[in-house]
Amino acid sequence: MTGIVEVAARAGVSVATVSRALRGLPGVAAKTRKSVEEAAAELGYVASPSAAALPTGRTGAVAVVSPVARGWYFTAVCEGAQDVLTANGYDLLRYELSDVETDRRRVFDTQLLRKRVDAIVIASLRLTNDEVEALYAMNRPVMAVGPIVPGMPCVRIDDVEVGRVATEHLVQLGHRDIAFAGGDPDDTLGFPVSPERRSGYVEALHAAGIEPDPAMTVPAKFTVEAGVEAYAELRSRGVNPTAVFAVSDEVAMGIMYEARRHGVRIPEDLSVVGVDDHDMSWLFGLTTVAQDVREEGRIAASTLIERLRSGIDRETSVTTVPATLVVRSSTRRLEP
Amino acid sequence: MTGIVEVAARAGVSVATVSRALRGLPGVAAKTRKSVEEAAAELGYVASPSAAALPTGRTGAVAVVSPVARGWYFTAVCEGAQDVLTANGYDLLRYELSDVETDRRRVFDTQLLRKRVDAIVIASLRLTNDEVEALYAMNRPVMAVGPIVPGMPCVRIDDVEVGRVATEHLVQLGHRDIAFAGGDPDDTLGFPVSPERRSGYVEALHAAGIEPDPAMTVPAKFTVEAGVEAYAELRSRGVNPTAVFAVSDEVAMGIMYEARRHGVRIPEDLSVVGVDDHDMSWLFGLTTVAQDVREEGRIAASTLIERLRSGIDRETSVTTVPATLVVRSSTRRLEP
DNA sequence: CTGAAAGCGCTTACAG
DNA sequence: CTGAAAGCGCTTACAG
Repeated sequence: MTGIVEVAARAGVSVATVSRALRGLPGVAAKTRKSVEEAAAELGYVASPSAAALPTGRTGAVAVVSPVARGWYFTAVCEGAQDVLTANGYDLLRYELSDVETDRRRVFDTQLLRKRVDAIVIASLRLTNDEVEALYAMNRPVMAVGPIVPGMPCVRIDDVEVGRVATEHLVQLGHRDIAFAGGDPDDTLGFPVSPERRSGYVEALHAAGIEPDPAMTVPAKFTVEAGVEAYAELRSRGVNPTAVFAVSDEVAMGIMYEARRHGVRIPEDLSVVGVDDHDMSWLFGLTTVAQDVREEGRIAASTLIERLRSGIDRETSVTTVPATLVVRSSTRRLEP
Repeated sequence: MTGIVEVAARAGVSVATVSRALRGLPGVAAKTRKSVEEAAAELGYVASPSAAALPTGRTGAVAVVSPVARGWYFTAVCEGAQDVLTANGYDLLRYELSDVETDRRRVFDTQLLRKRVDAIVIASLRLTNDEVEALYAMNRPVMAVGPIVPGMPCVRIDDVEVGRVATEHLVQLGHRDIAFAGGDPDDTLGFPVSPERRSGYVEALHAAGIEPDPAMTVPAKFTVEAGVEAYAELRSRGVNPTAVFAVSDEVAMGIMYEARRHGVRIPEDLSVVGVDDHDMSWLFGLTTVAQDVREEGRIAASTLIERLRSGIDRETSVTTVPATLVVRSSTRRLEP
C-alpha cells in the first residue's frame, strides 16, 4: 500500500510537507504543492483514514443510526445523507438498531460509535433518556431526522400540521365519518409521530364541529401489513367510515388493499389519505401529505458537516421542512 | 475517551495483556482475563478500530458498493449483509457509485476503499474490466451479488432459468403472444442480467414452438417508470401481446399501471409476470419468480467473513441460489 | 503466562 | 516555507 513516505520520496520533500500540501493547508509553496499533488496522483495515494484518525481524532466517517425497519423511509434518509457526505469526502456507516436492549447497548454504551465516526445521524429512532445521555456523552455532533429528541438538533416535519392538513382535505370533501389508522400500542418509548398526527386529526375534526369517535381510531405501526390489520379491525368494530387518514403511505396501501379485497371501492366507497409520498404512492393513485425525506437526510448531513467545520457545539435548533398535500385519486367528494 | 492504558491500570496488568485478553487470544491466565474483562466493562472500553487498524491492517469494516439506484434490491442486499456483519462485529460502509466516471475512479483508482475496509461486497453493479482489475489489486476479498463478474466469487440466481420459468408459466397458461420488457440500450458495460433473462424467454418460446417476435421485446431499465414506458412502447408498436414477462417486479408494476390506465384489465386482457418478489409485489397480486435477496446479502457477507478468517485467497466460486415461481393474480389462462 | 518496547502511518507543534 | 521528531492508541514479536 503506497504510504505517505513514498509520496514524499517521489516529490522530494518531507512527509510533513506532503501531509500539509495534500490537505490544502496554508504555508506550502505553490510549486511544492503541485509536485506533491502530482506524485500523489501518480501513485494513487490517499491518506489512510485509520492512520490520520489517530493524531486528529477525526475518522472521516458519519454514522446513520436507524431501526432495523426495512422501510423506504430510512433508505431515503440514508440516500440523502450519502449524497452530501460523499461530496464532502465523508464515508457513511450504517447502524441498524433492533429493539433488543442488548443490541442497543452495544451501540450506545460502548464507545464504538464515538471511535468510529465524527458525527451521528439518528433516523427516526425512538430513544430512551439513557440513550440520549449516552449520545451526548460521546461528544460528537448529533442530528435527528424525524421526531424531536429533547436537547438534540433535528430536521422534521410538523406532524400535528400534517394530521390537520390530511384531515381537513377529507372534511372539505364532505366526509364526517373519518377514521384514523396509526399509533403503536407496543411502543414503550413514546414515539411521538403517530400521536402528533392524530392530534392534528382531532383538531381538524373539532374545527369542523365533528366529535372524534374513539372507535374510529385503530392502531397501526408504519407498515403495509399494519394497514391491512387496521382495516380489518375497523370492519370488526362495525364502524363505517367514509374516509380514512392513515399515519403513513405504507399503512394507507395496506388499507386500500384490504378494503378492495372486501369489495369496497376506492375512492367511491372509501377515501384514503396517507403521509410521505412514498416512491410507489403514485402507482396507487394515493392522495398524501408529501415530505421530502431525501432532502431531510441532506439537511441533516450538511448541518453536521458544518458543525464539524466550526467546532462542536451543543446546538439544539429544530429545522421544520414543509409537507404538502398531493391530491390523487384515492380521495373524492362524498356523494350525499 | 477511555483507552487501553486506563483498562490496564485498572486491571493491574500491562496493555499487552489487556490487548490479548480482550481479543480472546490464548496464553492468558483465566483469572487475569476475567479481571481485564471486568475492568473493560466497567469503563465501557472498546479498542479503537483506527488504532487497531494501524498495526494489523484490519479495519473491522466491510464495504457494500452499489449503484446510486434507489431500489429495493440494493437495500435488501445491504440488510442481509448487515445482519451477519453486525453479528460478527463488523461495521458496514456504504458506497454508492454513480455512472459518472470521475466518481467511480474516486472509489476504484484511489486506495481509499482498501484502506477503509477489510472486504467488499459488490451489489449488482456493472463493472468495467479496469474496475475489476482495480478491485483485485486491492488485495481484499470481494464478493459479487447478482451478475457474474469474471474471476470473482459471486452469489446469484440463474437468470436464464428465471426467464425460462417465467415464460413457461405463461406458455402453460396458453399464451403465445408473449412480450418481454427488459434490457437497457444505454448500458455500455454489458450488464448481463436482462440479456440472460431474455435468453430464457427465447428458449422457452422455442421449446413451445413459438418464434419470438422482435417487436415483442421492448427495452426497460429496472424501474417502475421504465415499465410504464415499456408498455407505452408496446402500444405504439401496435403489437398485441396477451402476456408480458417483465425483467423485474418494478418493471411489471409500471406495466400494470400503464395498461390499466389504458383500460386494459389484468389479468383478463393481459397477464404479467415479474422477477424478484419485491416487498410490495403481493399488494399488486403480482405473479413473479421470487428470489431471496436478503439471503443473498447474508451469504455474501458470511462468505467474506469466512475468507477473512482463513486468509485471503482468490476463490472464484459461484453460488447459485434458487428462484421460485410465485403465482398470484396477475396471470391467468388465456381464454380462447 | 506476562511485560517492555518497537512499530503501524499519519499529523502537528516546534525550530529553523 | 520546510523538516525532524514526538505522539496518537493500539498490536506483536521478543524476552523472561
